[in-house]
Amino acid sequence: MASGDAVGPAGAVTAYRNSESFVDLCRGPHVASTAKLGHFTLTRVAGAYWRGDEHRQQLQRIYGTAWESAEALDSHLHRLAEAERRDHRKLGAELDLFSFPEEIGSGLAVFHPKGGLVRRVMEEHSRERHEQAGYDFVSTPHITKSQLFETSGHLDWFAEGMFPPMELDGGERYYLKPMNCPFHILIYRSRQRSYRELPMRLFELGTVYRYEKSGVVHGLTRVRGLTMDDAHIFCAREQMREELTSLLDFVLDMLGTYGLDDFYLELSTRPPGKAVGSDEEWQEATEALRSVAVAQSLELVLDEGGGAFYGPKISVQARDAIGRTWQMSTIQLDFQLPQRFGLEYVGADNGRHRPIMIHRALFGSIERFFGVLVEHYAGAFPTWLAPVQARVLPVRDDHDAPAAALLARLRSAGLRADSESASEPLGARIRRGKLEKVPYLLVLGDDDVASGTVGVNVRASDAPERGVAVGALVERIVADAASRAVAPSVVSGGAEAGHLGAVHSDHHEPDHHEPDHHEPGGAGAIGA
RNA sequence: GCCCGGGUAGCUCAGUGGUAGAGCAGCGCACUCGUAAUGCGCAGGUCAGGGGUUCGAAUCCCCUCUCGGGCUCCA
Repeated sequence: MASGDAVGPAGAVTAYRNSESFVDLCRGPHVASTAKLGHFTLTRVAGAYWRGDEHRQQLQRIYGTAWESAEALDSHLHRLAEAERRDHRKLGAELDLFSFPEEIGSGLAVFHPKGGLVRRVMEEHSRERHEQAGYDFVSTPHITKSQLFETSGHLDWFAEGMFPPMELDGGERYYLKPMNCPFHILIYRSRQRSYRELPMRLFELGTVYRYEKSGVVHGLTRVRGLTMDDAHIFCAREQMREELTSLLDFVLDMLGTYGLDDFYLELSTRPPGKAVGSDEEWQEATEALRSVAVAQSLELVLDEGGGAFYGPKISVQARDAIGRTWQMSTIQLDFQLPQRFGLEYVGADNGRHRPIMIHRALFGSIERFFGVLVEHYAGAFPTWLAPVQARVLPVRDDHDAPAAALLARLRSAGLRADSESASEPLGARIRRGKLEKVPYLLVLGDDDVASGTVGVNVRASDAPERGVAVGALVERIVADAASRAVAPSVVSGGAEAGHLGAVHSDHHEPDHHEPDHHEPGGAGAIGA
């Protein structure tokens, strides 16, 4: 921004008037005239609520972006184009991963075989990790009588996020579940519990349905039917901090497996007027979360009033390969639901005590996490997640038999492989494989049949390797998959190995300049 | 939910009142090829759905669904 021409300092709120009838406050900086903007372009128009309140009138807001030089503007536009190229909705269709059939309804995704495969690998990995971390696996139904959500308070506090009930013969109302917690609570309460059983960690890949307002559904990141990698930890108050600490480590380690390792934490506090429980309880819970978060020595941002109706939460925000942040995991501390459901355990003192609950989801929802991964990887899944890990391409039809043998060998090594016969020129098949982002394309011709080798074209490279021994190759791909490396390793020539490629983050969002009127509290990140 | 803009073949898009088009993908045939597009042919559409205006509607009007950009809300 051409700072010399700015009327007010950035960050300070200033008042300005455009005419008799219009006065506004803005965080600025401002310029005296759009003529002083220099290098700018308009990007979009959209409605915005007056003072950010959905009950007020809307204004037409015009968005644009202005930069100090043509080069800076250009590189900004380039980043926008890069984000568009990674859009998971576009890649989801191109790579045949998932779709949203209109016949089913808005915000309800179906996963196609390739997307389903990736999802299954993610889920299996998640189950494995949870099993190691001492979780017990449970399973619960998708609908329930209304009474359960009356007891939990959901119908008082969360009703607008729920699908309307269905009414059965006797007038009994059943609801689709928007959350799994009350079900897990009933499992806890199914018999008397001892302090020896705590912490009790109940895990479920639980599918829930939320009635999202029609304007907010967005690809996989905001849907109406979602599966959470959800768990509820029941523990004694004394165990709370230790449990939260190990939980946070678990979360960050898990996200790291997916190549997400740049985080900050957000602490969401009591929502005014929309919460149950006493101030003291909220204070204690919030303080517990804060101290655990601070101990992680990660950046901590305050989200005033952003908690759930039953308790405060920490959410883990991760920055992806091009520097955008996404809300991933949430950890919520809850003193309320154990009270509402009258949960107890018998302590070492033979007395009855009330456990506390931790609600937590690591992926958040599988759907959202999947969508974020598609964008993070730009569709190029690491070998361990790739729907097709290796593809065999015989040069001519008479290489079909050795190609079939190679395919069988890859599969018996536990790899997901396929082959494509020579009905098209090799170049065309290589191209298709690259577009499908298959990590290893294996070419088999005369030389290879003669010497038991294969030509290897690694996704990240444009310099193919020739004459690679089959045994070594199989081992290499197996090792790559087992390591869960973010990108397949390239042995020689071509691009560098082991990272995502040319894109890295040097940019954070708030780079819109708004020639139009707006005011603080409207758009953008207000955070501490 | 609100403001604005869209919905034409599986995908990307042309077609502004007068007989629905292209490229890619798909299918068939030929080609047998060493690392990012082989050639020829065929098939494919209630122009999102419904109503209206008109001699005549993909095209103009209304309603509904749905998608996108934002707002408000959220995993």
